[in-house]
Amino acid sequence: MTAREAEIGQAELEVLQTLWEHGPATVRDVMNVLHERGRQLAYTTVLTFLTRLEQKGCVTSDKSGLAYVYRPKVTRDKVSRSRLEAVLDAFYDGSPGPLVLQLIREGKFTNAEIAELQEVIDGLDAKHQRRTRSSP
Amino acid sequence: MTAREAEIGQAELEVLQTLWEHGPATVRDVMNVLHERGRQLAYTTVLTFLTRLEQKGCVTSDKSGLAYVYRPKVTRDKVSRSRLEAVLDAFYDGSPGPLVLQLIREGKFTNAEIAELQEVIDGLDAKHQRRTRSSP
DNA sequence: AGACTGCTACGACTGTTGTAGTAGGTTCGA
DNA sequence: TCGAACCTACTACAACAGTCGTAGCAGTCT
Repeated sequence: MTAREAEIGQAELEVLQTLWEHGPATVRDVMNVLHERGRQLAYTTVLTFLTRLEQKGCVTSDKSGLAYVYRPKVTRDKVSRSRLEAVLDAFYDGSPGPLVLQLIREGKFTNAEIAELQEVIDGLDAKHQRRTRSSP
Repeated sequence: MTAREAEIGQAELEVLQTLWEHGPATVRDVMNVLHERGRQLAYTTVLTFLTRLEQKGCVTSDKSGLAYVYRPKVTRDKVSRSRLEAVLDAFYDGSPGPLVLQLIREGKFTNAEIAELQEVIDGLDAKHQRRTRSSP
């Protein structure tokens, strides 16, 4: 595939997250954000992660001013999807049904979310076929 | 830290999975199962994984007969939960709502699952409080 | 020009994961 | 009783992840 999916490490991911959240940034920018979050990392450590992420095809860099500016090349969505799929494959037989059911049964949903769920499911239901109206 | 929750690796997980699926087993048992699945690993490799899993507190062993019998000490549920939570924390702000919505929107659910979803959600709804509906 | 300051390249070290070989003990069948 | 078969303990090693330090270059301030 296009991007080297050679596993983004935990710490590397944190760096990538700050790019997703704050847009293009220099090494120092990223470091500052991490520091604000209480994540103390040396400048060179952040640099290493960004370099490695670039090697893996997850970010690009361009030198417009004094320092290189890094920007994400893979979307957060893409990565979250593949992470989720890994869990799904390993523990839920690859299908989201049981997972969703489990999550819902455990509660922890706000009323707003429940309402939205109902809405979305009703939509699905209608699209698939009418359950309530009998005609198998 | 006390309990070394030091991350179960991918390959280690495969071994743990066979214990969850097939119950207590010796090194050879596990190896055979893996071989049947097309996963060729040396006997000693499997042994290494089981030993490491034991060090991490994920399995226990007891020598009843000729060889040690290993059995899982952590439940599949526990591990799947913590894996899922990691994804949730990293990508969905720790709350399952958006994840579930996304999964549902993407479809890939059978009619049976949809029906079950509706049921479960109706239950939730009732338990929480009456939003729009007024009587069951 | 000299002293600073900030940036990148490169290397280094530690711990973990994936994978396996070897050495030496135990058991069982002939 | 002897050897084949099997078992565990220990060691090894490459790749990768996490973490920095140092050295050298480029622009800036005075």
